[in-house]
Amino acid sequence: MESVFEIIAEPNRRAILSLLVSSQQSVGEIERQLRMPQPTVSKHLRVLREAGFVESTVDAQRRLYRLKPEPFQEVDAWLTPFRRFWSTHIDALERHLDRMDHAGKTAKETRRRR
Amino acid sequence: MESVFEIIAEPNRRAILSLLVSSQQSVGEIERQLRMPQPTVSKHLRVLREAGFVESTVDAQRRLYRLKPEPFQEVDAWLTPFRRFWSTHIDALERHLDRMDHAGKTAKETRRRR
DNA sequence: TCTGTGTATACCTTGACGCGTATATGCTAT
DNA sequence: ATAGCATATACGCGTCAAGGTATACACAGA
Repeated sequence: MESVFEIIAEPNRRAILSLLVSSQQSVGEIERQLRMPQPTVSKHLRVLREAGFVESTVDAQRRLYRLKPEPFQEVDAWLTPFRRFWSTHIDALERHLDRMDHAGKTAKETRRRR
Repeated sequence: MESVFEIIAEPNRRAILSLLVSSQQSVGEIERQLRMPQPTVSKHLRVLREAGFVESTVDAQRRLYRLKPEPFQEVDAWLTPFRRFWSTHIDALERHLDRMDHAGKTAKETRRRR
């Protein structure tokens, strides 16, 4: 389990991460919402913790897990060179569509450049 | 091999994708640059092609592979909710640092919001 | 201290995937 | 037609990670 990419390759782990976006959750809450056996949840949380995706604090018998940003930023950084590439593709597509129906009013302004 | 995340979990595949950012490449060129046995390259390219990361055109006996944007955009879309989360964290960190050394001159302007 | 609740870990089994080797397919040029 | 290069596929093997079940650990309340 070397890279952040292997971590997020697992669907259950992505489900856990998505849950934690809204707020921190205890193991039991994750278990119930995802209908996943408790050992499975704990094991995935261990992997996520060791990879830096989450951290936990103790609240009596419960452990509250919350997200940590760094690994996500790493994924984002990996995308950077490809982003440059695909935005030029989209630009070309848009120019094409602009020529097709020359309404000239596309969603260009919503696009983010660079 | 369901999701795009499983595809990019493999280091050699990421290496191939990185190579293709600069320009399209033949199997042999990839093989040589990455010092990877040819069947390995072909097999990874097959996976990448079936997942929509690349497409190929025939050039005599060679096949030229190039990137396709859609799967990358899918990864980017997955990041979106987490991006919202981590940017608030970074803002908090910056405010903290601003208070520490009150030089007031941080890299705020280079940050991208929302 | 005993009981219950919440969470972590151990052990085993299974299946998937990546690799290497060998071979097949396809195209080119002579 | 044949030889040679470029690429794809088939097969067997080893590894590793995910799941299930059982159990251990930790803390709280009576």
